[in-house]
Amino acid sequence: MVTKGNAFDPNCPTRTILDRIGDKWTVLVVLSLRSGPLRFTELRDGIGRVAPKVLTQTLRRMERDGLITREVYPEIPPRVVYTLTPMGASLIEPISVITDWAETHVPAITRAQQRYDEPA
Amino acid sequence: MVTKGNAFDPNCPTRTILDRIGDKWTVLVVLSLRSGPLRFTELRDGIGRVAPKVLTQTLRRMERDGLITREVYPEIPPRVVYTLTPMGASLIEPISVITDWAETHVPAITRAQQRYDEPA
DNA sequence: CCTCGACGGTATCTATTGGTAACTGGCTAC
DNA sequence: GTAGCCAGTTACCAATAGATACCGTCGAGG
Repeated sequence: MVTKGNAFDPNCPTRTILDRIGDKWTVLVVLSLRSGPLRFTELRDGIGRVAPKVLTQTLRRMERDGLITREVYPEIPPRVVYTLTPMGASLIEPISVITDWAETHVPAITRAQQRYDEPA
Repeated sequence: MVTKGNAFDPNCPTRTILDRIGDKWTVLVVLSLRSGPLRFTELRDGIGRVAPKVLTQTLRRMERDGLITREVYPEIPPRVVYTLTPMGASLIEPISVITDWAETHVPAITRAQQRYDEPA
């Protein structure tokens, strides 16, 4: 009943990572940084409507997890640059497997939902 | 700045699917049903502590998405059996790509977190 | 007749999270 | 002087996740 030994353990670290992947913004940050470092506002503008508070939270968590680095240039006006670490970059592959699956199955899922909702 | 044309669109269906993947329980239900259909209580007991309400929500959503089927046998006591659809089963592959990545990088992430938390 | 337990859930409440709107500080340009 | 830029922070609110308790139906046991 267990995948690789611990997927069903509530304290399983793998689950924590799944939470990150599932996090709406983390994935978008990774994809945004694919092609190079970006500043805070560049990320904010590139990703759709994201509240600065939420973006900050996401970035701090990703920095803590070692997925990105945060470099502060104490200039005026301030400049903060976010860069994918090698580990962060290695996430692109798994993410695209998921998004490929998603894009392949979107039509089927939409159809299933319509069938489910119809009788109501 | 866009992955495959729409990953950054808030209404993008791919994002909806990512939310499902990221959902703590959906993944565990898929993995639980890998080896065959299960009843509600079997799922509840197999997956760690999950509130019945939350499990019900998860299962309904997955049924709506066409990932599982729900068969009700109006016996006494009632019997409800959940089964992976082919589409649901096809999720196992992408999921294991993610969990493989996660398990590979758990040590590095843990180390990164410790380094981040230490100075405080 | 009365209670008990199995099953597959609801009902109700609280805690956590996601999100909005407004504000900060230092400096520069108008 | 005041308006704006950057990179956030703070105060606040709404939606969601989750824990706990309860429900109805039925047969078994006393």
